[in-house]
Amino acid sequence: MCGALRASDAGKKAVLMGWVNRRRDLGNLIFVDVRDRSGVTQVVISEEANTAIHDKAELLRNEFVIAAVGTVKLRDSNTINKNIPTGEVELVADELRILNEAKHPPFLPSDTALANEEMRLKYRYIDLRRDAMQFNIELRHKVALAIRDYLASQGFFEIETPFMTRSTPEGARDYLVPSRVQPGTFYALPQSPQLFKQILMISGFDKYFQIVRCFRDEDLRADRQPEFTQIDLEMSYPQPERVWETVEGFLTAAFKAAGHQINAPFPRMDYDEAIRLYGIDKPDLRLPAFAEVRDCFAAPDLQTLAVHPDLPVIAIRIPKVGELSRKERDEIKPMFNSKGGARLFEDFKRIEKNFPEAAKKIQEKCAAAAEDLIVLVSGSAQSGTQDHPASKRKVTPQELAIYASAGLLRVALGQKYSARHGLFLRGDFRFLWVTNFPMFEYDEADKRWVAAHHPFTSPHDDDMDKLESDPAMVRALAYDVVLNGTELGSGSIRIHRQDIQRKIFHALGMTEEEAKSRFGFFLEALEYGTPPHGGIALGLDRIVMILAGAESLREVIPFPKTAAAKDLMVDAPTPVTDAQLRDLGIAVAKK
RNA sequence: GGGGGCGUAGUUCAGCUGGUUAGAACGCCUGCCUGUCACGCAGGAGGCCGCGGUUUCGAGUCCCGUCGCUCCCGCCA
Repeated sequence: MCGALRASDAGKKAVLMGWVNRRRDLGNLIFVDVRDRSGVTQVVISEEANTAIHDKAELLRNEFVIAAVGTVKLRDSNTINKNIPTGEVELVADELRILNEAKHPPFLPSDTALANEEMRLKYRYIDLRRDAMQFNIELRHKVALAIRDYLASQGFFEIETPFMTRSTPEGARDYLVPSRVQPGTFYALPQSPQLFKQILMISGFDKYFQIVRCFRDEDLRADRQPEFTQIDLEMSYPQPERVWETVEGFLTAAFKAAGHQINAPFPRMDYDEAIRLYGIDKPDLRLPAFAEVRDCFAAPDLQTLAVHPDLPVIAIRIPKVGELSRKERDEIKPMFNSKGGARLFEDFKRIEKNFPEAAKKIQEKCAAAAEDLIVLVSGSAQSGTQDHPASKRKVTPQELAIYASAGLLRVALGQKYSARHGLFLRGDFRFLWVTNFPMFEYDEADKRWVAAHHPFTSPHDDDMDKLESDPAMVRALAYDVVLNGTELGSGSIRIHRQDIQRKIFHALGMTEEEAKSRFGFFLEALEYGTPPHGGIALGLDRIVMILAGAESLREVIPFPKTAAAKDLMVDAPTPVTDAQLRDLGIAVAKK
């Protein structure tokens, strides 16, 4: 391998096969860097030693595939290259074969400036030759392998489930696959193997896992691809803690495989607390939490500021930002996405000037240093009281809107000033379990309750009686595992009793008939002796992305899709022939 | 569905207030060069300024539309 030779190999015969990474032609002396996935080694060809090989070496161009046979030679001390692992040796070629020529690639794997996304995706095979991509794909392999090993060692079976399955209108949009044999009917690609893994529990495979592709036809983001890979697992008879231990175990193994030590168990936090402290259900613990500073103001101050006296006033603190110019301060306002009438005070200097006492108390409450940035988010005086169905919750919908607005701004500011506070430096992995999610969320558009996690999640034992009387107050036995502000995975203890499952469907506004037609097979399965069970699924791509220090999932997926869900290399999706459509009994509507 | 950014040589980019022949670096081609390693030196080729329209004496530059890439909001049980 091109990256394997070391000083101890000096004198040995060796064959190097790989790509021409770079050629340095000094006339009668030619150096060729040969590259494969393991690294790069310098091959030397001199006119003096072998004219025929030298002539051939003059023909070499970037990305030619070659084989070089020769002797490993220790380099003279003044020609050692300390920048590469093989820098102490070189291969003196006595045979050189061009295995394949290459057209001039649109960009070179050895280029220092990265080509744009379109180029990289269209010529993905060239992009993947780059060191960074080779590293990421290898990392992904090691992480997946460590997880498999760990779960197998804990008695889990990896069991496959169908890709061609049944469409369910709940949740994300399905990718559909038309049936030829049953014209007019469709399979759906799974959004997750949720029901299959639950049925595996009913089938007696009490510890299941799968590293499995899932499909969701929704709009993309940097951390969302239409097909992605989940580490999916399910177990029978678990307390949530058993699931958490299992996840902590395989994540510890995965991070170790990537060269990082992490500490388990992870801290835990109630959903309500996460919202109150961070304004989001996936808090990034690397940045300071909010401070509630309403009590720092005197009542008349709040009135002067047109701040709602009964809603939270939140101080966001970002450390070590330093003095902001007028221009920089003006950049903060557009970053604020106000929900439910939330208001932003981005100029803390003005608070200091007009309300010096309050400002002082706020700084104390935030434990703010002089260099820290503080902005305030509050409700506006106009925010009226609402008769929202969830208004009895610990965090009311009005409060939630303010917390959420502040939460998004906190993350945005943290990113904008990351170079200044330095808290996002690699290697700081702050895991967290978020628990006790509300069971239902109110869909304002449809005026109905929808499952916050999914409709097979078990309600909290203590809240069973509120399922019908007060759905807003029902907590779910659901949990998310969060890392540095990214939701890595989500799971729950499931419903194993058919009567409760029926109640949930009822609370979701589903009639008996609807439930039966959508999930009849599952309701029936529940009746044949279902053990209590629960599980979780984690995004493998996201884990590897964080470990790779990448900004986008595309960096850790060999063949990803664009933001418009296209594959630029194979040019998919495409129209199909009329004959294919006829076979399937499908007509495409003309626009 | 909505909002922001980008689109100029093979690639990455610069191109000011609209002005005459559109630049740089890397890559590519030719020649020279025996210790380079982002080799060096000399020379050269290479442009539908994404596409279509508009304003103007004149458009890479202004305006409208459109396409592509990207980030965010909505959406993602």
